[in-house]
Parts: sequence; structure tokens; C-alpha cells
Amino acid sequence: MARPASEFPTEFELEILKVLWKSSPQTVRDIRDRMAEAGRDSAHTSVITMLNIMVDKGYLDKKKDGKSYLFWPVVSEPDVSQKMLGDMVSRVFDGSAKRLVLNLIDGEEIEEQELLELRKLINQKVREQRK
Amino acid sequence: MARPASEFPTEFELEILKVLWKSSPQTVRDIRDRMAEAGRDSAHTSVITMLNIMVDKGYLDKKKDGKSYLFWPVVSEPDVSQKMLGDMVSRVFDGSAKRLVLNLIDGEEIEEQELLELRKLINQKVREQRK
DNA sequence: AACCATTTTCTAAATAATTAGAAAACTTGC
DNA sequence: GCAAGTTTTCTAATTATTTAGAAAATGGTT
Repeated sequence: MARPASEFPTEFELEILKVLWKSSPQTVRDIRDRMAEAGRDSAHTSVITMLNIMVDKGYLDKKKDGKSYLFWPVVSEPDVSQKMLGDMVSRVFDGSAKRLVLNLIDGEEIEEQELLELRKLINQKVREQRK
Repeated sequence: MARPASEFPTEFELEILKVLWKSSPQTVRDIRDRMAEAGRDSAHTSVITMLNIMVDKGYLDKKKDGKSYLFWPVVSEPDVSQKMLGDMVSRVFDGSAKRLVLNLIDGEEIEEQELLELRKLINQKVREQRK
């Protein structure tokens, strides 16, 4: 036994997913270019390697198109986010979503405007649950 | 270049921190026992190795006490949580705390009771900010 | 067909994270 | 002081993640 594989996308994998969630399918070259624009300038072959690993892991699918391959995600952004968040709630905040939000609004990063919007969202959710 | 070290505690490191946040300082043996109770039954030497790595990384400090060492955290739980959460907001939710909470309350795991408590917390925070 | 540009495959290196055994060092009891 | 038990140090193995070059395959052009 050594370290187990992460059940969530790694750093690099998430960046690739973001590119593909924005627009799909794309060629390796295009993905590489979008990543470079976002500040991650990898070799073409590095990106290919990652893409194929991600196909193996079940994050992406690919099909041949002319001389190159097209790649697209088979996992959705809300799904992945929700799983990563759920993991954080359970691992970091002992399963308490409330504690997480408390920690969040105690931080400096949140604006009054956002807080008001949040309150509205919560009210909506409460109403929905009552139905 | 290969992969960069995580700027946050890893899986194992977080488990150790949790044990020590609950009670400090503790000996290796005690820490090992608490971890085993929590379901992570590692060899004594594995725990020692991790603890020393964590001292190197600046998460813990240690001092000799009789024949063994005592370890304690030098980072606080709210601090670490906040940093991990902030990283998630920026990496997964494009910097929007609101989106994170939206995703959270869209999940199934949240109870009405918790929602009401959350609303109360947000109201408190809004009032505080207005002062 | 031969050439050229592009793309993929194969291979492997580097670092991080996790695990733990063998040996060394250190206490304590006698 | 020596034996017994405990604890640490040293060392190394394993898997994951990230990176990318050399070589092979592919498709189009002349």
C-alpha cells in the first residue's frame, strides 16, 4: 500500500475539465492553447498524456476526427463540484454544512451584496422544502 | 519540474491535525492510538515519519519529554479550514462564494433545520457589516 | 510514391505522498 | 552495569501526479 488515487480530479485534471466544460469537443491543440492562455503552458505531449489518463479514469471520452482526436467531458461541472464540496464538508468540517458556511462568511472575502443574495437563495430553498 | 507540494495539509496530515486540535500536546503513541480509533491503523514508525514531516512543513512543533517526544499544532483549525475553503472557492467555483453555497444547498445533504440556522447566521453577519 | 507537417504512442524521468522495517538510541528496573 | 522494553532515526519501497522527448503513425500535397 502507498497513496491511493484521488477520487476527484487533480489540479491539472480540473483545469482541463474547465476548458472542456466551456466548450466541447476540442482537439489537443485547442485544449493546450486554452490552458496556455489560462497560464498553464505545457508541452503538447504532456497534455495528450493527461487527456488519455482522464479517459482511463472516466472523466473524458474521445473519438478520432481526421488525423487528430476530439475530447469531451463525460462528467458534469455541478456533479464534480458537488462531490468535491461534499468531500470537504465531511473531511474538513466534520459533516456540518453549517460550519462550512460559517467559516466562509467569517472570512473577509464575502461582500454584503453576496450575503443578501445568499439569504434570498436560502429562503427560496426553505420554501421549496416545505412544499 | 514535476508535481509541486500541496500548500495545504494532505489527507493524512489533516487527520493528524484533527487529533491534535482536539487535545495537545500528545506523544506518538497516543496520536497513533487516536488515529487507529478513527479507523486509520498505521505502524508506529509511519506516524513518526509523518509527524516529523509535519514539523518540517511548519504544521507542528515538538519537544522532548522523558524518553519520547510531545507534538502539538502551530496552525489553528479555523486558519487551515479557511485556507482550504478559499482555495476551493477560487479553484472550483471561480472565486464566487455564492456559487459554492448555491451548490451546497442544491445538494441533498442539507436539512431544513440547518438552512434556518444558516439564515440566522447570515442575518447576523449582515447586521454586523452594517455597523 | 515521396515528402512534409501534424499528431499520437511509447517510454521514462522527477517529485510528492504514504508506508514501514532494521538498526540505533535511550529509559528504567534490577 | 546490564537486560528489557520503548522510541526514534535511517533507509527504502510503492503508488500517484506531472512532465516531456524520441519515435512512430497519420493524412495531405505534389
